Amino acid sequence: MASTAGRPSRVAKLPPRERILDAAEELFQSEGIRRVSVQAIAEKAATTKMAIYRHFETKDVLVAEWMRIVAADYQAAFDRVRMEYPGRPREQIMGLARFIAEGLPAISHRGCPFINSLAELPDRSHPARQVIEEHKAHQTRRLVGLCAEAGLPDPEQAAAEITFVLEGAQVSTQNGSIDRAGDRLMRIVEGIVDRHRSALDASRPAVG
Amino acid sequence: MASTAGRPSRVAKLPPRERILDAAEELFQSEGIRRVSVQAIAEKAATTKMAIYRHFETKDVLVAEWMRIVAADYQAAFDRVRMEYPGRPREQIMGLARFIAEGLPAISHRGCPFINSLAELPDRSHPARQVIEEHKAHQTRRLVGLCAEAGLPDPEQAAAEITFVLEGAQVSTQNGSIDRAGDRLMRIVEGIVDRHRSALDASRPAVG
DNA sequence: TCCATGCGATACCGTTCGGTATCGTCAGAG
DNA sequence: CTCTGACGATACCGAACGGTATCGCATGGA
Repeated sequence: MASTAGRPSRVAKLPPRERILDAAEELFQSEGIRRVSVQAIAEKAATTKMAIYRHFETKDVLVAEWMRIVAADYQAAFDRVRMEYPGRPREQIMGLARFIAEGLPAISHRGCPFINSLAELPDRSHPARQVIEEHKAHQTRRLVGLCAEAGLPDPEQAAAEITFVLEGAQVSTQNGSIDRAGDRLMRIVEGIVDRHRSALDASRPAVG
Repeated sequence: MASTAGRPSRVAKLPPRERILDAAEELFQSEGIRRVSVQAIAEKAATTKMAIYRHFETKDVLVAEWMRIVAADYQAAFDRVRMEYPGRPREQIMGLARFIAEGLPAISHRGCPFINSLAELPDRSHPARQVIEEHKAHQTRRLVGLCAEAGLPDPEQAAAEITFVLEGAQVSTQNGSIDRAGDRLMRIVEGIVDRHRSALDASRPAVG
């Protein structure tokens, strides 16, 4: 397979750094962090170990960079959902749940990258862990705000309930204990929002 | 402790196999599976690598055996809860939730061993994975039965909701995104049971 | 044209790990 | 007492890994 080297007119090649991150993303997600060697990432990125270490000081730094990208993607999805239903926090919450529910089949073999990475990196000082915890805290803050916007009487409790259910749906999908987890998840979140709706003030302007 | 008298110079020593399993349990839980070497287990068990390989063919077999023990402990706790409230499935469900909630502080640093091991063993053919999936399936079956006993109109859905919430509480505790997760968990499960129960007592929505 | 620079390839280093081989010892069964 | 089998200790092996050093080449700017 190495015989195609030297051809400059290959498929429009991304710069090595992008290829490395793409390859790392794919391998880390499917195989796990510690099971993927730098050598394997280099091969999948059609480059070499040396090139990787030219762009990332250590493997841990590369892992943290990958986590940052995953977190950014997630935040972008959150933003997209918010913009899709402006001023309608209830629909925003349901959109977020739908985003997770639709992603369940894709992670059925391997689970959520955040949950998995947390398990694979018990060292709290690992750079990737700070990214994860920061992201999770940020996400919780946003969800609490969303529940408050929706007029739920106890936004923290509602956000906790939604968070538990979203996370639980992912791990239960991973271990295969619950079938049709996506449908069930949607029904559950719907129930959570509906249950608090009686206290909802219909005349509530959107927060700018 | 009196059976092995004669040389009380040391702490009453269990047979090597027990010591190995105890040490493995402690290390796997606190450090993770792949980060713990067989050598480290041997040292903590006050024995040697060779002794470990005399009792377990490979490290993977030892991991699976540990998983089996954890699953058995969990099942025992389930049984204890059931016997504590005979004929009262609602209290049994709450007892199960309390068992999880009370265990949250203990796993705040490292998470649930099942979830973590699932992340650390992406290979579906790993012997420990079969133990996990079997255990989770068994647990789900029991929970569905419990919900059915409690007369909930949709036991599968109720069990899924409870499972999601229990699992989610554990991962959220691990990543520190939700505070007072134990209290919140109890309130949520209480709400789930009450809600399904009122749907049983009367066909109209009861929560106001 | 020349040179700096990024890149691919390869060889290498030190460490760790799973797993094995060997040997001396000690306790208990006959 | 002797035999047997489990145990502890140690040394070792081969593989894999993270990370480094070095060299040759292609490219692009001056």
